Amino acid sequence: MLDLKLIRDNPEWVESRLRSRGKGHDLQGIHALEQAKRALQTETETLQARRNEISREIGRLKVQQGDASALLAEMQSLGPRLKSLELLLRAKEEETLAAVSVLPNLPDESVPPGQDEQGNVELRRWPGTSEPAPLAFPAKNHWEIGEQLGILDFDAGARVAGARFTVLRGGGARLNRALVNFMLDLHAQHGYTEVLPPFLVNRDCLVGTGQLPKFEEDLFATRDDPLFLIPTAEVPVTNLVREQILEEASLPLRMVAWTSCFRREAGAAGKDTRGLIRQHQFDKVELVWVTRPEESDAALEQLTRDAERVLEQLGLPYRTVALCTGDLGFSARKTYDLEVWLPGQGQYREISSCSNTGDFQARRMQARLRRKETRKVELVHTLNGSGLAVGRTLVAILENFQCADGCVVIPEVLRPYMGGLSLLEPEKQ
RNA sequence: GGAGAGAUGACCGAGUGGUUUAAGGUGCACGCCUGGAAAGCGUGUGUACUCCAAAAGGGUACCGAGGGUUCGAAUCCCUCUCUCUCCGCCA
Repeated sequence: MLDLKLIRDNPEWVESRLRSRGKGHDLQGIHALEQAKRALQTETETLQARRNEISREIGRLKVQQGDASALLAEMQSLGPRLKSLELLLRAKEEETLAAVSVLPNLPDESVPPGQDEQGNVELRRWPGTSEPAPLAFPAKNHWEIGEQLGILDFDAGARVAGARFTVLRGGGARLNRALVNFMLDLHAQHGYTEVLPPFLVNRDCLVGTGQLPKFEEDLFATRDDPLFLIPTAEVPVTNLVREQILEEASLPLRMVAWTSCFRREAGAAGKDTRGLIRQHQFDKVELVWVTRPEESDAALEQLTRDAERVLEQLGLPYRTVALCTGDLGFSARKTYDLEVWLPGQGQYREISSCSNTGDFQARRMQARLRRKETRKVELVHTLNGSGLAVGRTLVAILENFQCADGCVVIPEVLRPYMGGLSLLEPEKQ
């Protein structure tokens, strides 16, 4: 959520930053709402002060056996007036909050301007600066490889749950688990604390991180309880600090969590319909930082490096892209995407998205820190990034390390997690 | 799922309708005392919003959440959430 005071004091600047995302926003309306709210608040609080004064006085008179009838009479008229004012005030507050909570975060000044993904800026590539050399044979798509190996069963997924669900079998299931364990161990080595959060969350959490109220159609909801399946571990893990006041000395918090993620992909009809790229359910290892405001910029660089390192250890070619203003997610102030090279598709595909949300989520969550020196309270900054999306990593391994005979070489670092296995081979029927 | 007990400030804990603008204690901060420390004594000690040009200083709300009763609610009534204990069921 944006700071109402910032909108009040610097409306032109806020408006121009919002416009850089590609869409105008009605700050006039919010300003009017907020002003009306404050007028109501002043009036209400004046009456409340009077009410409290009268009540105190009546109490005093009662004790002294005095006559309180005049005060009681005043209360007769004041009471109903106050009640209706309080209702109006609350309605206006809710209206203001509703209007502000659908505004996206302001892009950081360092974010490249642009309309859509065309405007994104490539920052670096690994291992070299050129596109990876093509394989010595025609590269297959991961779904072909996976089906031939007998490790990806799309039909079974559809039978059990529907389109965009897949069953992993044998070495595929094990590879998925190996990736999760490898990533968790790597990040733990780099100082992250492992967290296993709930996979279902309440509405407040989703409002806190920004998925609600705007993007409810992207979420799976439960029927009999007010709970949603998490679209990312970012939601439960970031919300660990909701309504908390953290001691400055305890920051930064750095957490890593494996979860399955559940997305309805409502707006993605027709996109990536084959294969594992876009599923309703997938595993992801997520990195979350909670920092002091002045250190979040540096934290984003570090977090992104921590994600890049996973790809490097696996030997997967990738590039790092700075999202432009028009391509930023709702809560993000600045985002780096990591895109892995997929030979089967002949293109880079997103495998990680690392964002600094500044105080945007913190304000929604009321997550704060207490300064050591001044004992003052202020909002923390929150960051999150995939480290990495496990399903897409599995795709990248199949496509990058495929052999002409249909086998797939398992990256060295994963072999300890695969019982020493170094090669996935087609099932002998 | 059933029965019972709870939820009060950083923490413990008093408070069953009006001098409670939340007692008292612990902790923390500062000061006094001391050669230094401890003890002792004193002072202070939440969050959010808002008023004021700003500062100083006010005001309002918040005793798990939401409703209700009342001139007035931490306190009485209703609903819900969570915690604990016992029982049942269960990975």
